[in-house]
Amino acid sequence: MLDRQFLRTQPEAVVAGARRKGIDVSSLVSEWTEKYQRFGTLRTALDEKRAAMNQAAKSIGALMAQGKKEEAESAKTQAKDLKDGIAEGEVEEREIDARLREIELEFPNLPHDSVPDGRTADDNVVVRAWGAKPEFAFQPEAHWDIAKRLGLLDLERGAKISGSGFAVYTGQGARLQRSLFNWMIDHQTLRNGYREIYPPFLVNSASLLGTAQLPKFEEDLYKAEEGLYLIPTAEVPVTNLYRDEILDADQVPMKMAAYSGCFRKEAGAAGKDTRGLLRMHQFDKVEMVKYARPEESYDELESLTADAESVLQALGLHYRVVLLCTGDMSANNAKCYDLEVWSPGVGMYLEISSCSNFGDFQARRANIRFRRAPGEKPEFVHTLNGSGLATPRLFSAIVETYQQADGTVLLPEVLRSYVGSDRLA
RNA sequence: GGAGAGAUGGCGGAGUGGUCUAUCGCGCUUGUCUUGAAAACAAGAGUGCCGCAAGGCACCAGGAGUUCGAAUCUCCUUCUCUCCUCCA
Repeated sequence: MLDRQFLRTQPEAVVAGARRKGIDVSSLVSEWTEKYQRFGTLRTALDEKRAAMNQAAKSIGALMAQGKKEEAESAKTQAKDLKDGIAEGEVEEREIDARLREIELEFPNLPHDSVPDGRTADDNVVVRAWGAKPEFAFQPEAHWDIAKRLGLLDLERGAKISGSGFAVYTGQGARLQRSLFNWMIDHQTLRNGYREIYPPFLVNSASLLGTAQLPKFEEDLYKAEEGLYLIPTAEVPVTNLYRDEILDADQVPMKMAAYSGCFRKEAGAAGKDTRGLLRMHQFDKVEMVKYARPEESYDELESLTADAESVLQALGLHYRVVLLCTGDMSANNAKCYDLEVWSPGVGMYLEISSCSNFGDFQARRANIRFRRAPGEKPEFVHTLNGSGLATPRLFSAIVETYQQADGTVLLPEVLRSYVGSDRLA
Protein backbone atom coordinates (compact mmCIF):
# COMPACT_ATOMS: atom_id res chain seq x y z
CA MET A 1 0.00 0.00 0.00
CA LEU A 2 1.05 3.56 -0.58
CA ASP A 3 0.95 6.37 1.95
CA ARG A 4 -2.34 8.29 1.79
CA GLN A 5 -0.55 11.59 2.30
CA PHE A 6 1.71 10.77 -0.61
CA LEU A 7 -1.27 9.83 -2.79
CA ARG A 8 -3.05 13.02 -1.84
CA THR A 9 -0.20 15.43 -2.31
CA GLN A 10 1.65 13.79 -5.23
CA PRO A 11 -0.83 11.81 -7.32
CA GLU A 12 1.20 12.51 -10.46
CA ALA A 13 4.25 10.83 -8.88
CA VAL A 14 2.17 7.69 -8.30
CA VAL A 15 0.99 7.65 -11.91
CA ALA A 16 4.53 8.25 -13.17
CA GLY A 17 6.04 5.55 -10.92
CA ALA A 18 3.49 2.96 -12.00
CA ARG A 19 4.01 3.92 -15.63
CA ARG A 20 7.71 3.07 -15.27
CA LYS A 21 6.53 -0.47 -14.49
CA GLY A 22 4.22 -0.38 -17.49
CA ILE A 23 1.08 -0.08 -15.37
CA ASP A 24 -1.50 2.63 -15.98
CA VAL A 25 -3.13 3.75 -12.74
CA SER A 26 -4.30 7.20 -13.88
CA SER A 27 -8.01 6.41 -13.71
CA LEU A 28 -7.62 4.64 -10.37
CA VAL A 29 -5.73 7.62 -8.99
CA SER A 30 -8.37 10.08 -10.09
CA GLU A 31 -11.17 7.93 -8.68
CA TRP A 32 -9.24 7.66 -5.43
CA THR A 33 -8.65 11.41 -5.26
CA GLU A 34 -12.31 12.16 -5.83
CA LYS A 35 -13.51 9.58 -3.28
CA TYR A 36 -10.92 10.63 -0.74
CA GLN A 37 -12.04 14.26 -0.90
CA ARG A 38 -15.65 13.25 -0.46
CA PHE A 39 -14.61 10.99 2.40
CA GLY A 40 -12.85 13.87 4.14
CA THR A 41 -15.75 16.31 4.04
CA LEU A 42 -18.21 13.58 4.96
CA ARG A 43 -16.05 12.46 7.83
CA THR A 44 -15.69 15.97 9.23
CA ALA A 45 -19.42 16.60 9.02
CA LEU A 46 -20.20 13.29 10.67
CA ASP A 47 -17.67 13.86 13.42
CA GLU A 48 -19.36 17.15 14.27
CA LYS A 49 -22.76 15.50 14.38
CA ARG A 50 -21.41 12.69 16.51
CA ALA A 51 -19.90 15.21 18.91
CA ALA A 52 -23.30 16.93 19.25
CA MET A 53 -25.05 13.63 19.79
CA ASN A 54 -22.52 12.37 22.30
CA GLN A 55 -23.06 15.54 24.28
CA ALA A 56 -26.85 15.21 24.14
CA ALA A 57 -26.72 11.54 25.14
CA LYS A 58 -24.43 12.35 28.02
CA SER A 59 -26.75 15.08 29.31
CA ILE A 60 -29.61 12.59 29.49
CA GLY A 61 -27.79 10.52 32.04
CA ALA A 62 -27.14 13.59 34.19
CA LEU A 63 -30.75 14.76 33.92
CA MET A 64 -32.03 11.32 34.90
CA ALA A 65 -29.76 11.29 37.92
CA GLN A 66 -31.18 14.65 39.02
CA GLY A 67 -34.70 13.33 38.60
CA LYS A 68 -35.57 15.83 35.84
CA LYS A 69 -37.56 13.30 33.91
CA GLU A 70 -39.35 15.57 31.45
CA GLU A 71 -36.22 17.41 30.42
CA ALA A 72 -34.56 14.07 29.90
CA GLU A 73 -37.38 12.92 27.66
CA SER A 74 -37.17 15.99 25.44
CA ALA A 75 -33.41 15.58 25.21
CA LYS A 76 -34.05 12.04 24.09
CA THR A 77 -36.19 13.06 21.12
CA GLN A 78 -33.58 15.67 20.23
CA ALA A 79 -30.83 13.09 20.26
CA LYS A 80 -32.99 10.75 18.21
CA ASP A 81 -33.25 13.36 15.46
CA LEU A 82 -29.49 13.89 15.45
CA LYS A 83 -28.99 10.15 15.22
CA ASP A 84 -31.16 9.77 12.15
CA GLY A 85 -29.02 12.36 10.37
CA ILE A 86 -25.86 10.46 11.24
CA ALA A 87 -27.10 7.03 10.17
CA GLU A 88 -27.55 8.13 6.55
CA GLY A 89 -24.04 9.54 6.35
CA GLU A 90 -22.59 6.44 7.95
CA VAL A 91 -23.80 4.23 5.16
CA GLU A 92 -22.06 6.39 2.58
CA GLU A 93 -18.99 6.66 4.80
CA ARG A 94 -18.71 2.90 4.99
CA GLU A 95 -19.16 2.46 1.25
CA ILE A 96 -16.52 5.02 0.37
CA ASP A 97 -14.10 3.64 2.95
CA ALA A 98 -14.46 0.14 1.51
CA ARG A 99 -13.89 1.36 -2.04
CA LEU A 100 -10.88 3.45 -1.00
CA ARG A 101 -9.30 0.43 0.61
CA GLU A 102 -10.07 -1.68 -2.44
CA ILE A 103 -8.34 0.84 -4.70
CA GLU A 104 -5.39 1.16 -2.34
CA LEU A 105 -4.84 -2.59 -2.44
CA GLU A 106 -4.70 -2.40 -6.24
CA PHE A 107 -1.91 0.14 -6.51
CA PRO A 108 1.50 -1.32 -7.36
CA ASN A 109 4.58 -0.40 -5.39
CA LEU A 110 6.70 2.30 -6.97
CA PRO A 111 10.19 1.46 -8.26
CA HIS A 112 13.22 2.89 -6.46
CA ASP A 113 15.20 5.59 -8.26
CA SER A 114 18.15 3.23 -8.70
CA VAL A 115 16.09 0.79 -10.80
CA PRO A 116 16.77 1.07 -14.54
CA ASP A 117 13.87 1.78 -16.87
CA GLY A 118 12.93 -0.97 -19.27
CA ARG A 119 10.11 -3.02 -20.71
CA THR A 120 11.19 -6.66 -20.72
CA ALA A 121 13.83 -9.01 -19.32
CA ASP A 122 16.09 -7.90 -22.19
CA ASP A 123 16.43 -4.55 -20.45
CA ASN A 124 17.69 -6.04 -17.19
CA VAL A 125 21.23 -5.16 -16.19
CA VAL A 126 23.85 -7.75 -15.28
CA VAL A 127 25.65 -6.11 -12.36
CA ARG A 128 28.25 -8.80 -11.65
CA ALA A 129 29.13 -12.43 -12.23
CA TRP A 130 30.96 -14.93 -10.06
CA GLY A 131 33.08 -17.83 -11.25
CA ALA A 132 33.15 -19.03 -14.83
CA LYS A 133 31.26 -21.47 -17.00
CA PRO A 134 32.79 -24.90 -16.37
CA GLU A 135 34.63 -26.54 -19.27
CA PHE A 136 33.84 -30.13 -20.22
CA ALA A 137 35.95 -32.56 -22.26
CA PHE A 138 32.67 -34.23 -23.23
CA GLN A 139 29.17 -33.14 -24.13
CA PRO A 140 27.48 -32.28 -20.79
CA GLU A 141 24.11 -33.83 -20.18
CA ALA A 142 20.96 -32.08 -18.97
CA HIS A 143 19.87 -32.93 -15.44
CA TRP A 144 16.86 -34.91 -16.62
CA ASP A 145 19.18 -37.30 -18.45
CA ILE A 146 21.67 -37.57 -15.60
CA ALA A 147 18.85 -38.06 -13.11
CA LYS A 148 17.33 -40.78 -15.19
CA ARG A 149 20.60 -42.64 -15.54
CA LEU A 150 21.41 -42.41 -11.82
CA GLY A 151 17.83 -42.91 -10.64
CA LEU A 152 17.62 -39.55 -8.88
CA LEU A 153 14.20 -38.49 -10.12
CA ASP A 154 10.98 -40.14 -11.25
CA LEU A 155 9.09 -37.52 -13.19
CA GLU A 156 6.73 -39.96 -14.90
CA ARG A 157 5.41 -41.36 -11.65
CA GLY A 158 5.24 -37.83 -10.24
CA ALA A 159 2.91 -36.99 -13.10
CA LYS A 160 0.92 -40.15 -12.44
CA ILE A 161 0.31 -39.65 -8.76
CA SER A 162 -0.12 -35.87 -8.83
CA GLY A 163 0.13 -34.38 -12.30
CA SER A 164 2.66 -32.62 -14.49
CA GLY A 165 4.88 -30.29 -12.53
CA PHE A 166 5.27 -32.64 -9.58
CA ALA A 167 8.57 -34.44 -9.12
CA VAL A 168 9.36 -37.56 -7.16
CA TYR A 169 12.92 -37.60 -5.88
CA THR A 170 14.23 -41.11 -5.41
CA GLY A 171 17.19 -42.76 -3.69
CA GLN A 172 20.32 -40.57 -3.78
CA GLY A 173 18.25 -37.87 -5.44
CA ALA A 174 15.94 -37.70 -2.44
CA ARG A 175 18.93 -37.68 -0.15
CA LEU A 176 20.65 -34.88 -2.08
CA GLN A 177 17.44 -32.88 -2.08
CA ARG A 178 17.05 -33.25 1.70
CA SER A 179 20.75 -32.51 2.23
CA LEU A 180 20.44 -29.32 0.23
CA PHE A 181 17.81 -27.61 2.32
CA ASN A 182 19.35 -28.98 5.51
CA TRP A 183 22.70 -27.51 4.62
CA MET A 184 21.24 -24.25 3.35
CA ILE A 185 19.21 -23.58 6.51
CA ASP A 186 22.35 -24.33 8.55
CA HIS A 187 24.31 -21.99 6.31
CA GLN A 188 21.88 -19.08 6.68
CA THR A 189 21.35 -19.52 10.42
CA LEU A 190 24.76 -20.63 11.73
CA ARG A 191 26.96 -18.73 9.28
CA ASN A 192 24.88 -15.72 8.23
CA GLY A 193 23.05 -15.12 11.50
CA TYR A 194 19.42 -15.57 10.54
CA ARG A 195 16.91 -16.81 13.12
CA GLU A 196 15.38 -20.07 12.02
CA ILE A 197 11.63 -20.22 11.52
CA TYR A 198 9.63 -23.27 10.58
CA PRO A 199 6.27 -21.92 9.40
CA PRO A 200 2.89 -23.40 8.53
CA PHE A 201 2.51 -24.25 4.84
CA LEU A 202 -1.11 -23.09 4.78
CA VAL A 203 -2.06 -19.52 5.62
CA ASN A 204 -5.20 -17.40 5.80
CA SER A 205 -6.18 -14.69 3.34
CA ALA A 206 -5.16 -11.88 5.70
CA SER A 207 -1.55 -13.05 5.45
CA LEU A 208 -1.68 -13.13 1.65
CA LEU A 209 -3.19 -9.66 1.66
CA GLY A 210 -0.32 -8.54 3.90
CA THR A 211 2.40 -9.62 1.48
CA ALA A 212 0.28 -8.64 -1.55
CA GLN A 213 -0.31 -11.99 -3.26
CA LEU A 214 -3.96 -11.12 -2.74
CA PRO A 215 -6.16 -9.70 -4.10
CA LYS A 216 -4.38 -9.47 -7.46
CA PHE A 217 -2.68 -12.85 -7.86
CA GLU A 218 -5.25 -15.30 -6.57
CA GLU A 219 -5.09 -17.36 -9.78
CA ASP A 220 -1.50 -18.36 -8.97
CA LEU A 221 -2.46 -19.87 -5.61
CA TYR A 222 -3.73 -23.28 -4.58
CA LYS A 223 -6.73 -22.79 -2.37
CA ALA A 224 -7.65 -25.29 0.33
CA GLU A 225 -10.79 -25.58 2.46
CA GLU A 226 -11.68 -23.23 5.32
CA GLY A 227 -10.31 -20.11 3.61
CA LEU A 228 -6.75 -21.39 3.69
CA TYR A 229 -4.20 -21.22 0.88
CA LEU A 230 -1.04 -23.21 0.26
CA ILE A 231 1.91 -20.87 0.54
CA PRO A 232 3.68 -19.95 -2.72
CA THR A 233 6.77 -19.05 -0.65
CA ALA A 234 7.77 -18.87 3.02
CA GLU A 235 7.86 -15.10 2.50
CA VAL A 236 4.14 -15.11 3.27
CA PRO A 237 4.03 -16.75 6.72
CA VAL A 238 7.37 -15.32 7.84
CA THR A 239 6.77 -11.69 6.79
CA ASN A 240 3.35 -11.89 8.44
CA LEU A 241 4.73 -13.18 11.75
CA TYR A 242 4.71 -9.70 13.25
CA ARG A 243 1.61 -8.44 11.46
CA ASP A 244 -0.32 -5.89 13.54
CA GLU A 245 2.52 -5.57 16.00
CA ILE A 246 4.84 -2.80 17.11
CA LEU A 247 8.44 -3.94 17.54
CA ASP A 248 10.97 -2.50 19.96
CA ALA A 249 13.99 -0.66 18.58
CA ASP A 250 16.35 -3.53 19.39
CA GLN A 251 14.27 -5.95 17.29
CA VAL A 252 14.96 -4.08 14.05
CA PRO A 253 16.69 -5.04 11.86
CA MET A 254 15.43 -8.60 12.19
CA LYS A 255 16.69 -11.49 10.05
CA MET A 256 14.76 -14.73 9.69
CA ALA A 257 15.30 -17.78 7.52
CA ALA A 258 12.80 -20.53 6.89
CA TYR A 259 12.63 -23.78 5.04
CA SER A 260 9.27 -24.50 3.44
CA GLY A 261 7.53 -26.28 0.65
CA CYS A 262 6.19 -23.86 -1.97
CA PHE A 263 3.09 -24.37 -4.07
CA ARG A 264 2.31 -22.48 -7.25
CA LYS A 265 -0.20 -23.00 -10.01
CA GLU A 266 2.10 -21.30 -12.52
CA ALA A 267 -0.95 -20.38 -14.54
CA GLY A 268 0.01 -18.99 -17.91
CA ALA A 269 3.57 -20.31 -17.70
CA ALA A 270 2.82 -23.63 -19.39
CA GLY A 271 5.24 -24.69 -22.09
CA LYS A 272 8.06 -22.29 -21.30
CA ASP A 273 11.18 -23.71 -19.68
CA THR A 274 9.25 -26.53 -18.12
CA ARG A 275 11.41 -29.56 -18.79
CA GLY A 276 12.83 -31.59 -15.95
CA LEU A 277 12.90 -29.61 -12.74
CA LEU A 278 12.77 -26.19 -14.35
CA ARG A 279 9.25 -25.24 -13.29
CA MET A 280 7.36 -27.18 -10.65
CA HIS A 281 4.01 -26.75 -8.92
CA GLN A 282 5.65 -27.86 -5.70
CA PHE A 283 9.20 -27.16 -4.70
CA ASP A 284 11.34 -26.57 -1.63
CA LYS A 285 13.08 -23.40 -0.70
CA VAL A 286 14.99 -21.75 2.09
CA GLU A 287 13.73 -18.18 2.28
CA MET A 288 15.32 -15.21 4.01
CA VAL A 289 13.13 -12.41 5.34
CA LYS A 290 14.29 -9.14 6.86
CA TYR A 291 12.63 -6.29 8.66
CA ALA A 292 14.79 -3.20 8.20
CA ARG A 293 14.85 0.42 9.28
CA PRO A 294 13.75 2.61 6.38
CA GLU A 295 17.08 4.44 6.10
CA GLU A 296 18.99 1.14 5.96
CA SER A 297 16.80 -1.02 3.76
CA TYR A 298 18.72 -0.61 0.50
CA ASP A 299 21.97 -1.51 2.27
CA GLU A 300 20.14 -4.48 3.78
CA LEU A 301 19.10 -5.51 0.27
CA GLU A 302 22.77 -5.62 -0.75
CA SER A 303 23.71 -7.80 2.22
CA LEU A 304 20.66 -10.02 1.69
CA THR A 305 21.73 -10.56 -1.90
CA ALA A 306 25.27 -11.31 -0.74
CA ASP A 307 23.86 -13.88 1.72
CA ALA A 308 22.01 -15.60 -1.12
CA GLU A 309 25.14 -15.48 -3.28
CA SER A 310 27.19 -17.04 -0.49
CA VAL A 311 25.24 -20.27 -1.00
CA LEU A 312 26.23 -20.48 -4.66
CA GLN A 313 29.81 -19.54 -3.84
CA ALA A 314 30.10 -22.25 -1.19
CA LEU A 315 28.84 -24.73 -3.77
CA GLY A 316 31.22 -23.36 -6.40
CA LEU A 317 28.49 -22.66 -8.94
CA HIS A 318 28.91 -20.01 -11.61
CA TYR A 319 26.19 -17.35 -11.48
CA ARG A 320 25.41 -13.77 -12.34
CA VAL A 321 23.48 -11.07 -10.52
CA VAL A 322 20.86 -9.23 -12.53
CA LEU A 323 19.19 -5.98 -11.54
CA LEU A 324 15.65 -6.19 -12.86
CA CYS A 325 14.39 -3.27 -14.91
CA THR A 326 11.11 -1.53 -14.08
CA GLY A 327 9.15 -3.51 -16.66
CA ASP A 328 10.34 -6.94 -15.51
CA MET A 329 10.07 -6.53 -11.75
CA SER A 330 6.91 -7.52 -9.90
CA ALA A 331 4.18 -5.05 -9.06
CA ASN A 332 4.93 -5.31 -5.36
CA ASN A 333 8.62 -4.64 -4.97
CA ALA A 334 10.67 -1.48 -5.12
CA LYS A 335 13.96 -3.04 -6.19
CA CYS A 336 14.89 -6.58 -7.09
CA TYR A 337 18.03 -8.56 -7.89
CA ASP A 338 17.77 -11.97 -9.49
CA LEU A 339 20.51 -14.53 -9.10
CA GLU A 340 20.91 -16.66 -12.21
CA VAL A 341 22.89 -19.86 -11.92
CA TRP A 342 24.58 -21.38 -14.92
CA SER A 343 23.11 -24.71 -15.92
CA PRO A 344 25.65 -26.31 -18.31
CA GLY A 345 23.43 -29.17 -19.47
CA VAL A 346 20.41 -27.01 -20.22
CA GLY A 347 22.78 -24.34 -21.53
CA MET A 348 20.99 -21.48 -19.85
CA TYR A 349 21.24 -19.17 -16.89
CA LEU A 350 18.37 -20.12 -14.57
CA GLU A 351 16.72 -17.75 -12.13
CA ILE A 352 17.41 -19.31 -8.76
CA SER A 353 16.81 -16.46 -6.35
CA SER A 354 14.98 -13.14 -6.23
CA CYS A 355 16.13 -10.69 -3.60
CA SER A 356 13.73 -7.80 -3.15
CA ASN A 357 13.18 -4.71 -1.09
CA PHE A 358 9.49 -3.89 -0.69
CA GLY A 359 10.05 -0.64 1.20
CA ASP A 360 7.05 0.00 3.43
CA PHE A 361 4.61 -1.41 0.85
CA GLN A 362 4.01 -4.73 2.61
CA ALA A 363 4.48 -3.25 6.08
CA ARG A 364 1.58 -0.86 5.48
CA ARG A 365 -0.66 -3.69 4.36
CA ALA A 366 0.37 -5.98 7.19
CA ASN A 367 0.72 -3.13 9.70
CA ILE A 368 4.22 -4.03 10.88
CA ARG A 369 5.80 -1.18 12.80
CA PHE A 370 8.65 -0.42 15.17
CA ARG A 371 9.37 2.25 17.74
CA ARG A 372 12.80 3.88 17.75
CA ALA A 373 12.57 4.87 21.41
CA PRO A 374 9.97 4.59 24.16
CA GLY A 375 7.30 7.23 23.70
CA GLU A 376 8.09 7.86 20.06
CA LYS A 377 5.63 7.42 17.23
CA PRO A 378 5.63 3.97 15.64
CA GLU A 379 7.02 3.80 12.09
CA PHE A 380 6.54 1.19 9.41
CA VAL A 381 9.47 -1.15 8.91
CA HIS A 382 10.78 -1.97 5.47
CA THR A 383 10.41 -5.61 4.47
CA LEU A 384 12.81 -7.59 2.31
CA ASN A 385 13.06 -11.16 1.22
CA GLY A 386 15.17 -13.39 -0.92
CA SER A 387 15.50 -17.05 -1.76
CA GLY A 388 18.50 -18.69 -0.29
CA LEU A 389 17.83 -20.82 -2.37
CA ALA A 390 15.20 -22.81 -4.26
CA THR A 391 16.17 -26.45 -4.53
CA PRO A 392 14.96 -27.79 -7.89
CA ARG A 393 17.09 -25.50 -10.00
CA LEU A 394 19.92 -25.75 -7.50
CA PHE A 395 19.67 -29.53 -7.75
CA SER A 396 19.88 -29.37 -11.52
CA ALA A 397 22.76 -26.86 -11.51
CA ILE A 398 24.79 -29.04 -9.12
CA VAL A 399 24.14 -32.24 -11.03
CA GLU A 400 24.99 -30.62 -14.36
CA THR A 401 28.02 -28.64 -13.16
CA TYR A 402 29.64 -31.54 -11.33
CA GLN A 403 28.95 -34.36 -13.78
CA GLN A 404 32.04 -36.42 -14.57
CA ALA A 405 33.26 -38.18 -17.68
CA ASP A 406 32.51 -41.53 -16.02
CA GLY A 407 28.84 -40.56 -15.59
CA THR A 408 28.97 -39.93 -11.85
CA VAL A 409 28.39 -36.63 -10.09
CA LEU A 410 31.12 -35.38 -7.77
CA LEU A 411 29.54 -33.48 -4.87
CA PRO A 412 30.74 -30.07 -3.61
CA GLU A 413 32.72 -30.35 -0.38
CA VAL A 414 30.12 -28.67 1.86
CA LEU A 415 27.45 -31.22 0.98
CA ARG A 416 29.42 -34.40 1.54
CA SER A 417 28.81 -34.78 5.26
CA TYR A 418 25.10 -34.18 4.67
CA VAL A 419 24.80 -36.66 1.85
CA GLY A 420 27.18 -39.10 3.49
CA SER A 421 29.12 -39.56 0.27
CA ASP A 422 31.40 -37.60 -2.05
CA ARG A 423 29.57 -38.51 -5.22
CA LEU A 424 26.33 -39.71 -6.75
CA ALA A 425 26.94 -42.88 -8.69
C1' G B 1 -16.59 -33.80 15.86
C1' G B 2 -19.54 -32.95 21.01
C1' A B 3 -20.18 -29.98 25.75
C1' G B 4 -18.78 -25.83 28.61
C1' A B 5 -15.94 -21.27 29.87
C1' G B 6 -13.52 -17.19 28.03
C1' A B 7 -11.09 -12.89 24.77
C1' U B 8 -10.38 -5.69 28.31
C1' G B 9 -4.33 -1.12 27.53
C1' G B 10 3.20 -3.80 27.46
C1' C B 11 1.66 -7.80 31.31
C1' G B 12 -1.79 -9.33 35.27
C1' G B 13 -6.70 -8.17 36.30
C1' A B 14 -11.64 -5.25 37.78
C1' G B 15 -15.72 -3.45 35.32
C1' U B 16 -22.73 -6.61 33.31
C1' G B 17 -26.70 0.06 30.20
C1' G B 18 -25.37 6.70 31.76
C1' U B 19 -18.76 11.59 34.62
C1' C B 20 -15.67 4.53 31.51
C1' U B 21 -11.97 10.95 28.89
C1' A B 22 -11.70 2.04 31.58
C1' U B 23 -10.58 0.90 38.95
C1' C B 24 -6.18 -1.34 40.76
C1' G B 25 -1.29 -3.81 40.68
C1' C B 26 3.31 -4.77 38.00
C1' G B 27 6.33 -2.92 34.35
C1' C B 28 7.67 1.80 31.53
C1' U B 29 9.07 7.41 31.07
C1' U B 30 10.21 11.98 33.57
C1' G B 31 11.03 14.83 38.03
C1' U B 32 12.44 15.31 43.44
C1' C B 33 16.15 12.98 46.56
C1' U B 34 21.28 10.51 45.60
C1' U B 35 28.32 10.73 43.74
C1' G B 36 25.44 6.99 40.80
C1' A B 37 21.74 3.36 41.46
C1' A B 38 17.89 1.31 44.48
C1' A B 39 13.89 2.74 47.61
C1' A B 40 10.28 6.47 48.55
C1' C B 41 7.28 10.41 46.76
C1' A B 42 5.13 13.14 42.54
C1' A B 43 3.77 13.54 37.58
C1' G B 44 3.23 11.26 32.86
C1' A B 45 2.26 7.59 29.46
C1' G B 46 -2.23 3.61 24.03
C1' U B 47 -3.41 3.45 18.37
C1' G B 48 -5.42 5.75 14.05
C1' C B 49 -7.86 9.85 11.46
C1' C B 50 -9.17 15.32 10.94
C1' G B 51 -7.17 20.18 12.54
C1' C B 52 -2.02 25.63 12.53
C1' A B 53 -4.01 25.05 17.29
C1' A B 54 -7.71 24.50 20.87
C1' G B 55 -10.02 20.42 20.21
C1' G B 56 -13.02 16.57 17.83
C1' C B 57 -14.07 11.46 16.11
C1' A B 58 -13.19 6.18 16.17
C1' C B 59 -11.12 1.87 18.67
C1' C B 60 -12.37 -2.96 25.18
C1' A B 61 -10.80 -10.06 19.58
C1' G B 62 -13.44 -8.92 14.41
C1' G B 63 -18.24 -7.86 12.08
C1' A B 64 -23.54 -6.71 12.27
C1' G B 65 -27.61 -5.13 15.44
C1' U B 66 -30.79 -3.11 19.83
C1' U B 67 -30.72 1.85 22.46
C1' C B 68 -30.99 8.85 23.15
C1' G B 69 -26.52 6.26 25.19
C1' A B 70 -22.87 -0.31 24.75
C1' A B 71 -16.58 -2.81 27.34
C1' U B 72 -21.54 -4.13 29.44
C1' C B 73 -27.55 -6.58 25.90
C1' U B 74 -28.56 -9.71 20.99
C1' C B 75 -26.69 -12.34 16.55
C1' C B 76 -22.56 -14.04 13.40
C1' U B 77 -17.24 -15.01 12.78
C1' U B 78 -12.32 -15.95 14.61
C1' C B 79 -9.17 -17.43 18.40
C1' U B 80 -7.87 -19.43 23.49
C1' C B 81 -8.73 -22.74 27.66
C1' U B 82 -11.17 -27.22 30.15
C1' C B 83 -13.61 -32.00 29.58
C1' C B 84 -15.19 -35.91 26.09
C1' U B 85 -14.29 -38.18 21.19
C1' C B 86 -10.69 -39.05 17.35
C1' C B 87 -5.64 -39.06 15.72
C1' A B 88 0.51 -38.85 13.65
